[in-house]
Amino acid sequence: MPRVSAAYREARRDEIARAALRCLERKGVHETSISDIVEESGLSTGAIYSHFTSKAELARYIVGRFLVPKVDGLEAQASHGAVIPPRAILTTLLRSFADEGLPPAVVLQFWAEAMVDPEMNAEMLRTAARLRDALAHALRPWAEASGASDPDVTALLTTRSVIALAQGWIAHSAVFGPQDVDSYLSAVASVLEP
Amino acid sequence: MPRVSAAYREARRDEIARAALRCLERKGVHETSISDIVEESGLSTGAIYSHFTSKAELARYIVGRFLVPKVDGLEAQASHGAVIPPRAILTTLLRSFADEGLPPAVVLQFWAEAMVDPEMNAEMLRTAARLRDALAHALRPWAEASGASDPDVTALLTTRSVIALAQGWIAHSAVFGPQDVDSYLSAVASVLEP
DNA sequence: ACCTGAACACCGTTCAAGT
DNA sequence: ACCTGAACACCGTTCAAGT
Repeated sequence: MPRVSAAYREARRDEIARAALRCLERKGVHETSISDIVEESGLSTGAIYSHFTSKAELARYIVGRFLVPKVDGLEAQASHGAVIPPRAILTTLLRSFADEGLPPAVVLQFWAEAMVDPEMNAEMLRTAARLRDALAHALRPWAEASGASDPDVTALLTTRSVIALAQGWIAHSAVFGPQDVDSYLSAVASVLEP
Repeated sequence: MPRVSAAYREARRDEIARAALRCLERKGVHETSISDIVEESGLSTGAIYSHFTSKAELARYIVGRFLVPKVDGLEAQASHGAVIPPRAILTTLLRSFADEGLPPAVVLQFWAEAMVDPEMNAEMLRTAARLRDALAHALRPWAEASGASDPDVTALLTTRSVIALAQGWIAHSAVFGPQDVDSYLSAVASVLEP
């Protein structure tokens, strides 16, 4: 039986997660020790372990909570039937990611974590599925307008490429420094001309 | 003064690196402990530390040695003046990567490492520079044939996008499983149409 | 010079004891 | 129930001693 409300518990988890995230941005995922998070959060080791079963679960919580930036604006436009082509969707996604998402360097480390930790992998795929659904919804009017025989399928298939290109932008930004969204996309588009 | 030849030393380093790589493919970068490598290589802890100053230096050696697949065929064709457009270069790069490069999951973990370890970052950029030069050389005839005012600059700028798209393919393959090169590229190209 | 393996400092996690 | 902090098992690295 909880002595404190579920809301209090969630707030506490968030507090710990935000302290951890500040450490991750400074030091990276596996350079950040529990004692760093203890120091940054002002709590004790045991306190953190009473809210998360492991460092890995804390990392998964951060992914689920902070990886995907809000794409609400996009979904709202789409709900009003606005036709937004894939490239515009991708541009909006990358811009909002640059503003509110996790820093590319941190995302890269979580992807790497997912290569090794099956539960992180599952969390990553869950998060990707959420993003994919949001994008598919936003692409639906465009798929219909372009006369696809099954607009839902077309929208869904297109999201896979949108996500792949977003991953390319994240990896490239992380390794080679911040990339301007527009010039990145046009440079990449010109390479793919047949 | 070395008691053994430089060639012996290099062979020993390679032997250790290959044993380490087998561990990395099985268990991931930071799940692989020195004692795993000790076991896999049949040597002792001290033996490994007499050839590499740290686990991090061993990882950097693996990157420098095994990350970039041979692109010799490409360079040979280009030397004979063959005009190969960017997309064909990218296709060849990804194919040879799928055949001989490090597994995408391992590459992702090295990128992540580079976010945290400045020396790994430097090794990564050195490796990227080598790849970029090879690609620029292969793109040179195409840049000239397409009437660029400065073919060298055009070729070099184009390589950045080729590398970015290759990174996208690697990240997407690592997170979502193996991706067929051709269908990946055409899906991604159709998204970027204006 | 190359190698051995015990010893050391530090990390993630646990757990008896407090409130 | 939530929290404390000492204790534990394990990791990367070092180093005295062997060949």
